[in-house]
Amino acid sequence: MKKYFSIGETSKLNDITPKALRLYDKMGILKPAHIDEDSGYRYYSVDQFIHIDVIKYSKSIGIPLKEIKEIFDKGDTKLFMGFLEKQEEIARKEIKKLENILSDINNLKQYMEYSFYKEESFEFFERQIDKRYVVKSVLIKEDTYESVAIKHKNLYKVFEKLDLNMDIEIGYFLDIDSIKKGVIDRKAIYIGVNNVNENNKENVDEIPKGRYLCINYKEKDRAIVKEKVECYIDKHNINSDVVIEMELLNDVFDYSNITYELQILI
Amino acid sequence: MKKYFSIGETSKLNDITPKALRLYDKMGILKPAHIDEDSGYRYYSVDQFIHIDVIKYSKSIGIPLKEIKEIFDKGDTKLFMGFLEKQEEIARKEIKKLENILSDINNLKQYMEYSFYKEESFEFFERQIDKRYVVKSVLIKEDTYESVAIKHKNLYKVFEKLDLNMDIEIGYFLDIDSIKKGVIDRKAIYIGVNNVNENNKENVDEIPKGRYLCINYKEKDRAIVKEKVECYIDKHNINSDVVIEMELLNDVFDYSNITYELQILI
DNA sequence: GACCCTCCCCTTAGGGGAGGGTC
DNA sequence: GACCCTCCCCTTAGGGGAGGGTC
Repeated sequence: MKKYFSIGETSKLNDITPKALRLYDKMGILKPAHIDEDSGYRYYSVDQFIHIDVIKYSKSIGIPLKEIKEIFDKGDTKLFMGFLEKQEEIARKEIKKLENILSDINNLKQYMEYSFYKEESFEFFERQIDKRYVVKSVLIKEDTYESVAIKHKNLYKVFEKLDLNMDIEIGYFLDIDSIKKGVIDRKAIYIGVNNVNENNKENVDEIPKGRYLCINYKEKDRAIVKEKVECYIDKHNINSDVVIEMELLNDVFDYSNITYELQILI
Repeated sequence: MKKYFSIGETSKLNDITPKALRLYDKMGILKPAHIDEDSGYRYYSVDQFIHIDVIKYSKSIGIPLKEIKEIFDKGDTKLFMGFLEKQEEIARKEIKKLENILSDINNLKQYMEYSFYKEESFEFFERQIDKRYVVKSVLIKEDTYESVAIKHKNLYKVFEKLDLNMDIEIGYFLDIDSIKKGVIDRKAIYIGVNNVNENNKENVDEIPKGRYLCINYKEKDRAIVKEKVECYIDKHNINSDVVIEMELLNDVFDYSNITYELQILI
């Protein structure tokens, strides 16, 4: 039985490509036991197979090649265990991140499905809504489309600064008196907050839970809706401190096509 | 209030780098609303901010830019939901993979800790061991160091073919009669199996559970141990069908330094 | 003076060749 | 004829410049 294995034999026995073996050679992770001086052919010994195992195992748990090189430079099994623990920590964090992604996607899907469902409705309906926590930015009459966008974007920085988690909901606080006068006046823009606790509570506003009278519409129908709402609250003598205009997510590619949901606490 | 925002303003408002915005332009994901013909300066409009949000969100859940481009080419929010579901699936698989990594690392760490602990011991001790499932390859007298390594490596292919999961344990079946005669004869090499079920059971061997008489040693001490064991089993009149020589993982960088554990079922 | 532009090089872990020797 | 060698180009999502115009 021969002592050396060519790169092809080695690759087949160890289930690894010759390309990979050449790279490990070049990087100094695993030099062949013997190189033919004339042909440059690489030859590996059986003793090196366990090293290939260590490399493959290290890769499989996500250790980058540079660190694998360090591991081999040290060649100490106890130090290797330190790398294992480090990698454990990385994997654990990665799992947490992915679990957050999953829950984000689920929230978004639900929000979108509701948005699709409500896209074409044009009638009043009632809806029970839980207490919502939000961060808001006050709007003034002089605000333009652009300046509102800037205030909106600057709200994100508040989230960062206060270590708050955003939720998907974005909307506006309205003034019912202004609706009675036939305009829809936005008093403030808000973004929902996910993680309210004792420490950050003071910077966060609340939208109370309760039954809300709602109606959905798009920008182009705003005028009609305005009248409809004006008429309705007059007829039913509705007065409310809490009037919200919430953005739905029926179209994330065309902002002018998005649907709003007017919510009046009753 | 101006209508357009320079790349720097846009990047600050949307918390993204100019480099990234230029790349999205180049890739056709997000062309600036206006480009100055003379200077080549990029200018973005407020309406594009929601697109930046979509891009950032898509990235945060792991969608590659090429697919983000597809999403924008289609520009359909309902189709976008399909991408979300795909990404959900990917994240779920990734979590499973990482959980397997965590459990692999834990097993390896335990095995290594046991190996370090036993490295220097040189006395007989008893140990209760659970039933083990293994895949084995018979060895013959003519086998050399190299040919055993090949049989060992070929066992991995059996795992692949039979859809078995390896566990860390590797060892040899010995013959107690040969020990009595003063040699340590390896009858077969085995690798532990993790996932035995009704379908793959027939290709798998068992090492029975029970109390085992054990002793640890390194290759260089094999001769002394051989005598010690020979003596011991003679004196205590031990006879056993099951004699295992298990490899420990005290040194994965120097195969000649690894510790073995001899296990005799009593 | 701060901002923006277009190159150009760099990063991971190899894969897919091409062109030419070697077992 | 199958195997092996050394280039060389390519992939992700930009970051870090350099050198030179622009607000």
